[in-house]
Amino acid sequence: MAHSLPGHIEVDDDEEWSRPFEQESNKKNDQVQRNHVKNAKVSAHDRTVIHFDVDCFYAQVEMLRNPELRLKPLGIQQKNIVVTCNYVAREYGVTKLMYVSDAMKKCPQLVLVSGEDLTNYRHTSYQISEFLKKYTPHVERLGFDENFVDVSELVKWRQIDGDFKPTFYGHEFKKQREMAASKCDCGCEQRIQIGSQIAADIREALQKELGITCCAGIAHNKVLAKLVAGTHKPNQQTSILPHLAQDLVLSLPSPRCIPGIGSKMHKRIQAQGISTIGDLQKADPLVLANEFGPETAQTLLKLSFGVDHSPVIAFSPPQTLSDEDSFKCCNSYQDAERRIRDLLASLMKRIAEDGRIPQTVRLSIRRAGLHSNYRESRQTAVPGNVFRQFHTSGSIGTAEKEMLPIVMGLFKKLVEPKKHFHLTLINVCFAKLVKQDSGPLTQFFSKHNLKAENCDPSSFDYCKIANCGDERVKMDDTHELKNDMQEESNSHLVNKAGTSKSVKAQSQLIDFSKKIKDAGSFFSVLNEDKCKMKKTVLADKEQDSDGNVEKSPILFSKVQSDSEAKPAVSSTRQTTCPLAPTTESSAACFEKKEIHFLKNILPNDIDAEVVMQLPCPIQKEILAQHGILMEELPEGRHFSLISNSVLTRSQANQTVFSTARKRPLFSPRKSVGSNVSNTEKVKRIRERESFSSEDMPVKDSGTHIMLNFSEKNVRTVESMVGNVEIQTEPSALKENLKMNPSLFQSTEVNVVPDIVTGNTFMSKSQGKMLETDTDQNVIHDAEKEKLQGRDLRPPANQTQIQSTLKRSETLLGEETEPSSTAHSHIPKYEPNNSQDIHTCQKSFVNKEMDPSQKSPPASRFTESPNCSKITGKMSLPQFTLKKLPKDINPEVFAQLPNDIRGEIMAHVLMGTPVTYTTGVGEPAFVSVKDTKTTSSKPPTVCKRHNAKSSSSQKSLLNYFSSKDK
DNA sequence: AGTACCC
DNA sequence: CTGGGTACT
Ligand SMILES: Nc1ncnc2c1ncn2[C@H]1C[C@H](O)[C@@H](COP(=O)(O)OP(=O)(O)OP(=O)(O)O)O1
Repeated sequence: MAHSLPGHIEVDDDEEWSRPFEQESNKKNDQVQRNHVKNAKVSAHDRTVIHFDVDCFYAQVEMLRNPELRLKPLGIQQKNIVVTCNYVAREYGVTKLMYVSDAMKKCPQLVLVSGEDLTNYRHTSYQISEFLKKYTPHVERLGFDENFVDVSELVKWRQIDGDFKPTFYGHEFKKQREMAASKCDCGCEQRIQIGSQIAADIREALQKELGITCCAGIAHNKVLAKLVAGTHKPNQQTSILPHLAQDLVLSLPSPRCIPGIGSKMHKRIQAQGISTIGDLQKADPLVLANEFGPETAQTLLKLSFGVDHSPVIAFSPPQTLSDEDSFKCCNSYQDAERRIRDLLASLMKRIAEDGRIPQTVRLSIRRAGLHSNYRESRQTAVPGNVFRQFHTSGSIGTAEKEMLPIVMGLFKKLVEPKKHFHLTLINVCFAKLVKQDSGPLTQFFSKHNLKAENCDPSSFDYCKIANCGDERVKMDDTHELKNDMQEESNSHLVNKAGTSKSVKAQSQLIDFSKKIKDAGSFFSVLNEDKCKMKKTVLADKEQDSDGNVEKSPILFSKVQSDSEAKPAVSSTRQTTCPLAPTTESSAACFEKKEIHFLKNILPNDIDAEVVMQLPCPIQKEILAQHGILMEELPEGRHFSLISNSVLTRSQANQTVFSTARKRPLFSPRKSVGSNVSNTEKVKRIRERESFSSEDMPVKDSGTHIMLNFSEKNVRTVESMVGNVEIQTEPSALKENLKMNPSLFQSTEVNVVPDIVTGNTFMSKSQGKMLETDTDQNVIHDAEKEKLQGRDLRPPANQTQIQSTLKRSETLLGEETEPSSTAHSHIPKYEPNNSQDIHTCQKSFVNKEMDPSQKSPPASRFTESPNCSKITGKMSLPQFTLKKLPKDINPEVFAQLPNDIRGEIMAHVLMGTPVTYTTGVGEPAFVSVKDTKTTSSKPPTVCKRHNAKSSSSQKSLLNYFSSKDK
């Protein structure tokens, strides 16, 4: 069914995508295998990924420890909140992250168990991950209770062995739309079916061996696996076929439901008039690129379609160990020291078990009254002698005593003990954890080696990072685009004429990718080298191996359980079978096949079983002599065929890909406007300004707080938000493009017409189309505005800080003004009227919980219409807003340096009045004024929300889809 | 060092 | 909210 889509991309014939493993169970037929290798094309659906999500994890751990709790409603308590609860409690309406008071109202019999100490949960969490690792090393942890497992190789094994049935185990995600896309016949259906059987086997074994129940989602990529896992809870599993990706994704109530789109990004896309995933899919890629940068834009779009090439990255020991404690109030040095001592003691025990030593300590604090995300930290190197004999001599106490003054030193950098302070959290973190035996020399050489590899593309082995099949045949960019395309095509094509709007939307995504890539900026020169390298390696393998290499996707690694490397052979015999009592474990099966494989390769006088137990470099050498290219992994314990190597965190961070990714396509902020970031400005201000200790609070007889600033400090505040400039031109985007041609310097696209026509195409809500396919002519209000050249920028951009030298009555009064126009808002700091979306992510299909009856705390399930008017910097927690005296403008308050705000709040909370005097000049007040009425500045383009706001696009790029190429 | 993101 | 983690800038 060769078809072409309106994105200039032709999709390959299905035959080329299929991989008929089932025809080739006879391993001895080398010729067939060679042909197979040559003809192998890997579809975009080649992987099989399972997402495991443990049911109410903490509660399960507690119920395992005390089975009597099973029948009772159980809540896990951390301070004031019930972080999670068992399903008995959920019957009563208790939910995750609920206040204890609310939970007790819902369920007076609720049994509460403290879950503040995570030790047991952490332990069980690693038990689970290690258990999964017995099946395959491709296990990625996400939090304590979730694991992604790439079972592609296990699937292939079952295909080779004919060990599967053509059915789904557990639930199969059903189409949600009348006009469903047609099934893909690349073979993914069988792979997902097998994946569902593997998931069922693993879940059964997990319950048997560890007593843990969980949910699983089976899909061809991580996002879909995760999303589909939540459709049936608890203790159930769901599979989704690639062609139903749209059905799944469009059934989500909000873009916030997509992992990777967090609260900040959600607000930003909301500010673009995007409120559903359908909206996001249809958003103009160029507008998104302008707003978020091309990489983030593309990631957003891909995720919105359920497209995700990010690999499963094998977990390794944690990079940091931290302990924290939160509390209502810590305001004395002695109290702080006591708390820090407790945290350190706990950390020392943990680091002792870990076996590594920290080279860095970090202390973080949270001051009262500031938003909950807010933290300040200081870190320092740990002197080498502190931990020198730590693990050998067991001198934990000594090291602990030495650590305390170091951390208290950090504390003094954060808090001046003599001044008022009010902390609500302290966190101590050990970082830069290194193995004890790795002295400076070892470290130097290991770093040196890594750097050398990074810098020399010719020495880089492309296949090293290609842990999954779908990477292998991507010989060029075009092919990759086809893969992207293919993934969506099935889900979009209602019929072959491809008349649906979603096809158009989809073609835009492709178009967008193509525009960027055509310009030669998407892939670096390194990537070209990488592609050549890959071809070479494949060619070599065809010549050098006898075909088994390519044909059998052997995971050629020693099996390990726990953290201890077991001899592979004995493990084969001793491992209890996690899959089925009557047969061997998959892991054991691997070893058998590996030995069998080795026997075929090696001459008779070499004992394969002995080779299995040799150190990795020796194995590598022996096999190299017999034409098998092996790859040694960093840990030095696994080795595997190049095509099946495990992607570890360190590898993922060192790949050519990530090098390419880290190099920005363009740096808009550098090319236009100020080079100084907001953060940097604040820093500079704090360094040079007069918020010195002499300016600190003086008790005053007044009954309320007054803020008296010198003129200088007024300017300070102004400069902190001063880069928010005013846009009064009709079309911000158009002007942006004119003024920032460098944004698109490499794309050679006439952007303005594209924007217009793009919007014209995308005029219908996806959701509406799904239900009725009528209403074709509806144009969203937001889109109308776009077409009319109306301003779509967040209203906050249009505010400007104005200083006055006398007390202004408008300090608080502005918000009464009816800000009816699209311009000139004063942000209102009202409590968010959280508006429930009538379903929530993990139970949007499941009916057990009735989301409409509860108001979860601000999360991906809630929307706050007012929030889009408030930038991240400016938002204050409700707590602060309530406590803040009336005559302090929250707007201004929000702009103050952290330590100043912290001190003010400390006084507010203690009820001590305070006046700030800066010595000279009249008291100055700062107010926020309507742009139109107060600003005489000429209109300029708003730069703050450009794609260049690089500081604000952090995580989307590193979550799903970041390392996807 | 701070700020995104995940649970 | 709590008590952890990750990554990027
Ligand atoms: N900010 C947070 N967001 C989400 N989870 C958090 C947060 N802070 C702590 N947690 C903990 C509490 C929960 O036990 C756990 C959430 O895991 P999650 O998979 O969402 O639910 P759960 O495993 O408790 O129940 P279930 O998956 O059955 O609904 O992580």
